[in-house]
Amino acid sequence: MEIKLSEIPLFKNVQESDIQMLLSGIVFQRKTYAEGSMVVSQGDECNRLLLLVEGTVKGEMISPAGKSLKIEDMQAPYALATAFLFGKSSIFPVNIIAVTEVSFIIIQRQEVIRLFQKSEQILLNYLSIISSRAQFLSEKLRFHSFKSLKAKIAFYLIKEAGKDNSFRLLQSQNELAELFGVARPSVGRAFLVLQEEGLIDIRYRQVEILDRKRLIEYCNE
Amino acid sequence: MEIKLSEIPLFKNVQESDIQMLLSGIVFQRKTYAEGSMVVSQGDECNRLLLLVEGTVKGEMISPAGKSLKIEDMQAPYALATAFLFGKSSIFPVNIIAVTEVSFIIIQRQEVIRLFQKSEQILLNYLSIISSRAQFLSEKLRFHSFKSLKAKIAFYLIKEAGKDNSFRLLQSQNELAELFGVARPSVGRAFLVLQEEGLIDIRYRQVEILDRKRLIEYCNE
DNA sequence: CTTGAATTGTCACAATTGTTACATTTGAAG
DNA sequence: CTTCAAATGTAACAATTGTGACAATTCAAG
Repeated sequence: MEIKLSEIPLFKNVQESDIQMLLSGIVFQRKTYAEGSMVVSQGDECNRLLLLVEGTVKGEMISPAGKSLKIEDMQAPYALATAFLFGKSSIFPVNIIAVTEVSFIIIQRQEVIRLFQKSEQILLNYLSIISSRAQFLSEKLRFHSFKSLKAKIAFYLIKEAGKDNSFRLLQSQNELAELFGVARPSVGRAFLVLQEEGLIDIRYRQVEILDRKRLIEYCNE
Repeated sequence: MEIKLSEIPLFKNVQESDIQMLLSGIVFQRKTYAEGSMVVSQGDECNRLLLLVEGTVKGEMISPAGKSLKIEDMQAPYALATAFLFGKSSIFPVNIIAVTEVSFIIIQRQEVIRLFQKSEQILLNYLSIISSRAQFLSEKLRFHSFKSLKAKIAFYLIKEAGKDNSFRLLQSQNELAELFGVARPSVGRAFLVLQEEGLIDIRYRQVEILDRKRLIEYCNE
């Protein structure tokens, strides 16, 4: 079932009738791919915006020997490879493969720019999409800059706590393990160590920060 | 020494005279900060573009206890926090502190948009800056998605090798260690293991890929 | 062709994290 | 208030990575 255009983030806060009008003023293409087909090949030039309006695709890196590495799944509505349309490198780094039957709206770069000129809202939406992605990546990467798992967790706890010293964890240990890039029991163990050292008290998801100062120092270890 | 405006990435490929004309048509501000002063506080709303035109600043996370974590250094010419001007979160996540005496051109968000409307080139430059940053972050993050250091290195080697089986490393082990987020001897050790297993031959920076297929399989371990 | 700083190879031991497994507790649904 | 699946606590052992140290090699400058 194809989604409504106004549900696509790029067209957020634009009325359906306006979207139709805007689209009628530019050149674009609708295209459908069968399940399993390759939408984009690694190495292709990214000179068009791909709006996934129906279905699910996956990104894969492909190697000369034919083995593939799955990178991520994306499902409609989604704007593909937004960072490659205007970035320094305009080469798709991955293959995009249709997991289900999928359909796209495809707009050439020059026409995307025309769309920006016609609608400030669409420009702002595009800026928001790509900015939010950069924020997301940046936030994720920050955790990897800490030396030890305990440091990551100390940082996380301080960030989550805000000004309070007592709060409940919003994410499960499984989710935290994925965020930090470690195994689940390691997360629990790190919590335990911080508790043994008297920095926090944790009982299931209820956390008390006992020694905020030392917890902060832990971030640098 | 203040740099020329045309050296600022945002004004790339715009003639100096045109820049002057464009700037005269919008509201903006020049501001100078003394060494050590705080340019932006963590938690401030990011509703303006900060173009660093002279000097160096650092980003720091500050904690309630007063201890700080250095995040990164930035030197002129640099556009600060581009991802926060149009992203979902518009709160500065860090303090920005002047390392030297610094000077900025400050443009409110609404005026930045007007600048985009007046100059397609500037819009493209902004899109390029933020897109390239997302690409950079994405590329860096990819390495953290591998389970082991050997997998990261296998992936790196395949990417660097391209179609050839023989090549020279372009980066030192120190640089690689930083890229992968590990200690330097660990990099050497991982190379050694891959060599002992007969996947590669490495002698200082000269690498031969002996078994590309198994090397690729290593990426999934 | 020297020379010396930078890079790389290597080692032993410490510390951290992964793996597997299972018991316990929680919290939502009935 | 039960019940049960999901989440958490915990343990033992394996595997990986960090640390610090030093020798060997490379490479660029003279």
